[in-house]
Amino acid sequence: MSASRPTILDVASRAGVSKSLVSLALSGSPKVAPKSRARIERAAQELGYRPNAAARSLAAKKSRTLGVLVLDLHNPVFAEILDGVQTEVRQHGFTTMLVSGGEDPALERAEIDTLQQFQIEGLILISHRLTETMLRDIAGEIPTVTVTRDDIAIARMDMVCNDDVAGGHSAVDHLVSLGHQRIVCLSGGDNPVSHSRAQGYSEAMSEHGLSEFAQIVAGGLTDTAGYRAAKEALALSPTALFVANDIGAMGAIAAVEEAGLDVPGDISVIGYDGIRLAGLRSVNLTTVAQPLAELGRLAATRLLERLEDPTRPSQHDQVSSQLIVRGTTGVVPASPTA
Amino acid sequence: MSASRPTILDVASRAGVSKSLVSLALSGSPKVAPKSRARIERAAQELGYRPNAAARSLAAKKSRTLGVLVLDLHNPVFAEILDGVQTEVRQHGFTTMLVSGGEDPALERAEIDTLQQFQIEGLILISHRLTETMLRDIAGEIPTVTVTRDDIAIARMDMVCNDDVAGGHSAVDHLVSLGHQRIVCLSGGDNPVSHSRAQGYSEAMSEHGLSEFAQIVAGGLTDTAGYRAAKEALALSPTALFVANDIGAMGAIAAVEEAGLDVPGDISVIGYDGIRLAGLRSVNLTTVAQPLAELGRLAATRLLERLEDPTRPSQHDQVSSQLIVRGTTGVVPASPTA
DNA sequence: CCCCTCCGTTGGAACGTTCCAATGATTATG
DNA sequence: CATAATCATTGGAACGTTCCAACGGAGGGG
Repeated sequence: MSASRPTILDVASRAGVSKSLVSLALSGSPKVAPKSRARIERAAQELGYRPNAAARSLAAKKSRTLGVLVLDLHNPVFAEILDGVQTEVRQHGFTTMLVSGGEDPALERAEIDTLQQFQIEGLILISHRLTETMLRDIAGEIPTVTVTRDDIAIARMDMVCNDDVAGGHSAVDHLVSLGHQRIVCLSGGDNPVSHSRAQGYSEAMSEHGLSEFAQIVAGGLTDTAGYRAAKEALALSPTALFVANDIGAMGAIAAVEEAGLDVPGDISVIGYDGIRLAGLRSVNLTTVAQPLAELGRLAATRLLERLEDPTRPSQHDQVSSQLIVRGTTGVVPASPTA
Repeated sequence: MSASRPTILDVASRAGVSKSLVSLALSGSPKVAPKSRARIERAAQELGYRPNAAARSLAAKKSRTLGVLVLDLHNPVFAEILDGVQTEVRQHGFTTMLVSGGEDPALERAEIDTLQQFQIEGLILISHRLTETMLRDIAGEIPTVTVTRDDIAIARMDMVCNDDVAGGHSAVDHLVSLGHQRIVCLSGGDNPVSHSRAQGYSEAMSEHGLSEFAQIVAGGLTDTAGYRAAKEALALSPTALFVANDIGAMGAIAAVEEAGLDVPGDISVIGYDGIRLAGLRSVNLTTVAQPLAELGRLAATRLLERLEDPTRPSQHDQVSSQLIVRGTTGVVPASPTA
């Protein structure tokens, strides 16, 4: 039959001061006498007082909470970006509320709605699916920064991205340097990131005079999508596959091996993202690595800056990825497969 | 210069009714006249009204929000359990707040503190690291259910677990049926789940008369931990490794292959969890699969039930895992490695 | 010794909602 | 036709906090 949670008034009466002073002391105001502060802190401690975030955010009109939307918790790439976000956000005394969307824009919109009900002060969208209209609505209501999406520019909304076009280039460059020509791109589907990566691929292919071999197979960002796309791509008898993300690449490798072909003996596979998992020796995937934690950290920084000055002009940060050569790419086989 | 978010009063005046009636209508009370309800809904719609969760939870003294703590977002096993939690929770009109802990109990405690400030009504702890004292404190304050941890029984706290001892058994049974004797267990470190799995291993080994070969190498639940433990285990010249979780098993395979040995030609590896990733053909891991989504769904159900009746006796659900034979286990090689 | 300043402290209003007791309007009952 | 019962609606209190204007007391300057 424990009484309900102690409030600031309980602390006040126990410390023999007013609720206002407790509020002041607990928020670290400098104008509280050291003696009172000590008494208040002790009282709070003894009672196991924990502030009520709801009341606080109601009264202060600010929640000190940021919302984060990620595409898909199953893909470790988001966990790694989140690490960066969390670290930065915590240092500034903010909390984070995490939701995950999925393929459906409407569902993502609903998730953000929930976030907004909690009076989040800002929003980080990591690889979202929202339509432009939705995005405009949201960015109009609340400071927003998008991560890995730079196709929609909106005033007062910041973007932090990896240079995916350049990343696509470097994947192709690497494969070409190994003698590959029949390089097929398994795209990540109809989203900005995948478009940029595919665009980098196309550009690089024509720069290398390989336009005639340039082929893009529509896929997705999941393991099974990579698997299916690879199955389809095999009909084109490629010597190398550039897959839009690491998890998809793992699926693609499965498809290749299942067809009785060796990676990289018969077909080289290169992924994109640079998730830790790809570095595991049993996976050992060659990949275009984004600085994932840095991406997250930067997004958080920009958002916090915008909270300070909501009207400042949009910032567009671009980080660059780095090729990591591991075991799934090798020199082109003597004669083409098939 | 947009005015601040519309409140229930704005909706009320636009619909020409009192705030109370708006509140009633929006919460779906049956005693609102259909005509008023329509007017109110239209007004809310037009204004883009979104309830303020802070105010709501303050007034109603309930937040309709559950807290979820997971060990490590990098491990996809948690994403899969979360799927189950989310589905169930949503159906009951609750929202979920997610935080991730880590190796440090104190940090986990702090995360839960944050959760509590948001007035969560219940707590789901998935594979936590809290000490018994902390856990008791928490469970005393708030309805709690633990997932994959059943070593600490606390009144009014529910537990949902997989039968990990049985799971350990079935892993060993499978390996023994393939002729293995020198089976080494790479434990997941000092936590209840790993203990149970190791216990199942030990029991099964002695049941099969293989006690003399039973060896447990201390590891952890991450890929690198599995990698390191496997390196160490190789000195024991095993023919098979039972690894405490799938991600760890992937690390272990890497170590084995790096040592120039073949999986399963020289050494068989079996994991535990049944994450989707393990099913990928390029991974193709034999594993003891837990019904992950079901675990999450059950946890949510039990928690919601307890919210209805906080004093009901503790429930302890146990689901059972299922062996999935894939490509990383095979018959024991003719002569032992070494 | 008085007044001013400054510091530490205080009570009250406000935040946006829910809930309750009370109201007025309408319909049913005797 | 009066009264009871039902129905839809309402105003006000409450939730736990922050913020502001105002307060009293201590100390310093004139």
